[in-house]
Amino acid sequence: MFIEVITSIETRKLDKLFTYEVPEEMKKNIFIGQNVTVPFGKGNKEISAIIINILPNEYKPTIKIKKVVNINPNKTNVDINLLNLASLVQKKYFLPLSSVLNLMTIKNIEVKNNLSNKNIFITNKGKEYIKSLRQSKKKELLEFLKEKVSISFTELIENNYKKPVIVEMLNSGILGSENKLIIFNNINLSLKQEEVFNEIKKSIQKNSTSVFLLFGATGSGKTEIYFKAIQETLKRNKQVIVLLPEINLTEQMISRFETIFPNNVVKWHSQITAMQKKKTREELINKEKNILIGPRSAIFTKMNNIGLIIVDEEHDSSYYQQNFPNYNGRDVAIMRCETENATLILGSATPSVESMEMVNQGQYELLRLEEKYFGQDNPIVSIVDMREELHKGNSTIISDELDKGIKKKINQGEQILIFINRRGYYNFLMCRDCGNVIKCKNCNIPLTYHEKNNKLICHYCDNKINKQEYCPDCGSKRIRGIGLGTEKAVDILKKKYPNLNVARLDSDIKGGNTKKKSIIQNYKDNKIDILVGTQIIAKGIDFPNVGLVGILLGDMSLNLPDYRAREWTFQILMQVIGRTSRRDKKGEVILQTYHPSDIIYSDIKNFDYQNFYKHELKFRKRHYYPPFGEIIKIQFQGTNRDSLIELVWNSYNSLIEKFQVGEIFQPKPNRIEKINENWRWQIIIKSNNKNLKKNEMYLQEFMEYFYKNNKKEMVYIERNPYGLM
DNA sequence: AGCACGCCGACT
DNA sequence: GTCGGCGTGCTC
Repeated sequence: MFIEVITSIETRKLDKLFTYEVPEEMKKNIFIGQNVTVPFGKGNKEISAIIINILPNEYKPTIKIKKVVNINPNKTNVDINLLNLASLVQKKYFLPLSSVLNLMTIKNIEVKNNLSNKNIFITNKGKEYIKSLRQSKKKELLEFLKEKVSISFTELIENNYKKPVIVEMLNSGILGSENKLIIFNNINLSLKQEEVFNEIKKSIQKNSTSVFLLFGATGSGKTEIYFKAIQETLKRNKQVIVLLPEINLTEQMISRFETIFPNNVVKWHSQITAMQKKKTREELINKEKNILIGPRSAIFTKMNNIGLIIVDEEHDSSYYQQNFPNYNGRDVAIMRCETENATLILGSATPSVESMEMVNQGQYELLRLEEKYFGQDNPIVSIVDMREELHKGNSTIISDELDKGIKKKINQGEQILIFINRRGYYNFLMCRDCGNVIKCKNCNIPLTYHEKNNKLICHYCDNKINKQEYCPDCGSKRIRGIGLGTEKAVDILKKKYPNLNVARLDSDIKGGNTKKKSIIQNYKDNKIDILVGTQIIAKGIDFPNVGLVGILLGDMSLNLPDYRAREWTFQILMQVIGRTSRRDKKGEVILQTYHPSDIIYSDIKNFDYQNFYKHELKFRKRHYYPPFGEIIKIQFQGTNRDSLIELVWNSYNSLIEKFQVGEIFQPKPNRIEKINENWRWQIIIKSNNKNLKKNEMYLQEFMEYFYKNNKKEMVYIERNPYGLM
């Protein structure tokens, strides 16, 4: 018996099938997807490999064949569905099959065997034991438990009983623990939620692949829909994968799921022992645990029988893996649903432009949860024209209106949140008088200022123009870069409001999570009047007493050199705005910008999502940006600069014959040309959807040709990468 | 990726 | 004379 395998070594040169012979005694355990150990290379080093084919009995080897050493029942196998998925992912992202298979087989899962899902009760032995105790905290705890049938561990901790004491008594048999009961009916849905859930339920019952875009603001009840959909899936004896953005994978989030589904949740993690990994994998495969929660990489986990996949905050950029092997977890989730006939829920308060277009095309079904942002409760958003401020003689970063707003809200006993989008670390030049930012005439992407040659450069097509002395729109000489960060803003605010407590929250805060948590707690406790922050303050955290949100540079991210710049700006500003206006009080937002006439601001002010998507899709369509086309980056790397450049240009010259005019841009060095002895150059391709299939084929051929003829240089292909540099 | 084979410089 | 530099080539 002969089989063909893919080794676990992630190299393009080895990304092909190798044939091995199966010893007689192993034959009965051979199937496609099995993980085996084989001798490899001159030293017959034992490596693991995945069986891809079983060769027909007639097969006669023509080359020397080695024998399989072992079958690895302890390592993850893949099944046919996963193998199909691997092949789809490999083709879509131009990856070696081995690296995709490794995503599926090498993983770290953590199961929480902690007490938080348990109920604690007092045993008969414990009841006897009480009598021997004098009055103490311990006795108090036991008396307390004697009154109840059982009580959840978490509640005990909340009542200030200490964990070590409880653990000790559990070990000595004075206390006992039991799993919390699975209560399937404790989720009450509103009428609207019920309506939405029924659509999803139908799909889960049909076992058919359907994709739902669940569109609902924070607090509109998406999570309850997730819970109900998970229950429905579990009832049908199927399993669930929940993908969360990295930032949302917090203990609180996990424990919300654990409370509803005790002892059924497995969390994806990065640091964990091999034993635990093995155990957890088995639990998923044997259906002892049926819900997997994790970041993008969790989408590749082998499960027994998937019925539902949930991608929360589907627009989030953390679903894209920026380093090799590049892939988008949201898009892989779609492929996985297809290979497993599962239902997919993409949830978001600000869906991606791509997903919205899929709804328009009838590929996804839109489910809309009302109503916070569509009714009367919207915060009042004022757009402040910073050019106007300058003309009035106020050259600071705080507009008069923001100043008044801060004073008013502080007097009313409310708190202020100041947001700065620091994603704008690129140098762009803006006219301070009219707000004009010079864009590339081909790509309609803001040009980036490069100081060393004093030029404005397009990061897509490499179009270069000289730095202008005067604004081409209004003739003003006040063209300059805008630089402002959280720290500077805090200094300015402290000086301006010496009596107020101003604090900062961003990813640069030293002291890690504890420090950040304490800042958040202090703000919640009203010990901080003004909190200045970046993205962190926009996502997830609930601040009940925020009366005013100030957005200092509402246009910073608008000028990033990326086709998604407008989408990001809209999403992040909508999220920040959502930090105010909680139920009883009407919140206020002051949004400062140099481009007040940009349509994006009226869409934000009016909460007009429809109009935003309409305009954005028009722009994307006109320039063949996703979802109407794709940006593909061919990344070259090598240790010798001259030979790399020669190779890049040779590659370009051979590719140029294949691509349509305007699709392939000239080679250029990366923004940081050299990293760790590696020189980096790139070629950008912009492909219309119509030509995409054909172009993918050319690129596939190019990859094969490249690796046949080059030993030292490397080439990677990325689809719609973030931040072209 | 790793490992062996192979053909040239300064060392016990 | 030999130890070892890393260039080149192969891995069922």
